[in-house]
Amino acid sequence: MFNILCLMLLFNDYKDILLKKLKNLYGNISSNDIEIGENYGDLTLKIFKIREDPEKVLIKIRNEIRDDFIEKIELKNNYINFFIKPVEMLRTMNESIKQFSMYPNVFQDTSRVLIEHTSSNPTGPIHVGRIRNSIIGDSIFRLLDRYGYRAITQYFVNDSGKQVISLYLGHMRYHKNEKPSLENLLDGYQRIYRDREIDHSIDEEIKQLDERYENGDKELITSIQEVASIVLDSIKSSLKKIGIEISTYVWESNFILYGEVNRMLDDISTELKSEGNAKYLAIGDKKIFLTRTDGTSLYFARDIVYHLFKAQSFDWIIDILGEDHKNHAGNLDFVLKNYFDFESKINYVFYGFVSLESGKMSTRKGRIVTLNDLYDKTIEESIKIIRVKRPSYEDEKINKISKAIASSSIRFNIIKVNANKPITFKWSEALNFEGDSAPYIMYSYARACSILKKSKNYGESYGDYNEYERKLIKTMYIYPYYLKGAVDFLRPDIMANYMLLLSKTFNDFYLNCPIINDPEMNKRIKLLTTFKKILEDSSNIVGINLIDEI
RNA sequence: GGGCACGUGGCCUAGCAUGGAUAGGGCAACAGCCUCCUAAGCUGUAAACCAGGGGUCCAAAUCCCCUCGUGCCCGCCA
Repeated sequence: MFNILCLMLLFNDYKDILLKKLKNLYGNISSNDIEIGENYGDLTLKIFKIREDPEKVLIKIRNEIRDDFIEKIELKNNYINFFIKPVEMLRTMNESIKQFSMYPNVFQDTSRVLIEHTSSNPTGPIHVGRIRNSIIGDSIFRLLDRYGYRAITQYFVNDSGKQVISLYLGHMRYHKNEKPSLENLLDGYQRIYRDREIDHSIDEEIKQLDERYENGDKELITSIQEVASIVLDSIKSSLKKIGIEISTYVWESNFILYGEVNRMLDDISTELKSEGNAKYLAIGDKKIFLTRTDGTSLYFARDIVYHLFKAQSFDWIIDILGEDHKNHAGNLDFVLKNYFDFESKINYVFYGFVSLESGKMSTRKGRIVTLNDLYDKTIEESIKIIRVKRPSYEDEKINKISKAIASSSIRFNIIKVNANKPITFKWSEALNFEGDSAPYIMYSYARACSILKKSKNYGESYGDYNEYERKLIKTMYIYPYYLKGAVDFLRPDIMANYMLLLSKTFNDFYLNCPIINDPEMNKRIKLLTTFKKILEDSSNIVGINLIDEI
């Protein structure tokens, strides 16, 4: 197995440069003592730890640290504030963009990371609860990809177990003579659940099919894969609307078909305990069952095999899971590390449930909002708004914009909230395109594009910067710190919040600094092009589709 | 009962890892700003005992303990 390189972002990291110098002066200074300042200075050193008269500390630092990039150093309330020359920050960004066409630049690591997400049972359409998984997973994929990892995504297709068997049986019982379609499959599936309440032979039939399945009945497995594929295809096409395409699909049945589950059980046979014919692992006073009395395998066993399979090709494995899987994941993690040669790094990203105002989502009670519903309504709402705000736009343009808004807006509303938090889905919030929203960011971008379009004969230059320009430069410069934070904690919401900050700062600049036909035009155009680049870069990570006009 | 999360103005949310400068945004409300680069924008007003209590500390939304509320898990389901 490879060791995972600790990736670094490549740019002129003034915080790091300063930290190294300060460490030479005061040994007990650590990275935590320097903050990215907001209102007081660009970088801030807390000097509570330094047991010296603050005035003396200031003098010492002023004497020792005389780098070109530093504009001034001030003392205020036990903080030493460092001001960086805006032109230096701007140069840092632009040199990187010029050379590598991105800021910051990255290493391309050779280690491979697999992000497993969505993995919904292919027994129904994907709804707004499940898309939190997909959106978080896809954003983490984009984030790591941008950071320089070789990342791919994977969907674990659960085509074994009682749910999909019910899907298959529903078709055989109620729609046998029809070609399987999404509609008749869902109908059959729901009827199975309804009818088994009164007809207990259904349970017996499911049990028999499960045994045939586990014994590797190839014909049955193929038939079930066929019906599952139809539902899976509908999930795929829904996800595609919001820009999510999963790189690889792994079918659970393959592990049964090729005997992987049994092989794994043999490998740890000496560790297994029995209760009747059922096999389990004893961990403390917990019993983790791997097989049933009838010999069929349980999810836990198949999940072990799946993770061993992932570890064969990937150095880092990331699972996106609902919070209801916390215990399962904890047990799985323990078992993989204590009973197997499992050397890959593994992370579990959990997210809180999405509920509706009417309560918990329930497929069987019909209390769900599907992704397709949400997408259609968002399109509809955005078209309505565009017709009012942009009466001159033609249909083709309106369609293009509304699609970009729908996809971006759905993703952004989910991703901007910390994954730990439970979410209550509200139409009024989903269809609001103002404030902390994707359209707000898209709008800022369109404003920048519009100016660039109208100023064909511009040059780009450096100069002196007023407070709005300085704020914008600084906010752009600190992009790598947010990027790193988002990666270190696998938290795409950090990126989302950065983008709102960046857009807000841009709008402030836009309102206060005229560009076209202004004496300062060339200097400001440079800010504009830099802003455009960074917004594009970050938008790609959270899945916002930027367009020139909105 | 045990475990894991979450609780910040009327509503949503950032900050909590690494304690430190007036708790930052947004929605809704109210008052303003388009002969000037896209008003999906901007400015201003009002609104928060950071769930409650205790503790540690020069300093607590942040760390520790207890309590309350909500959700999730505690299956030979997935």
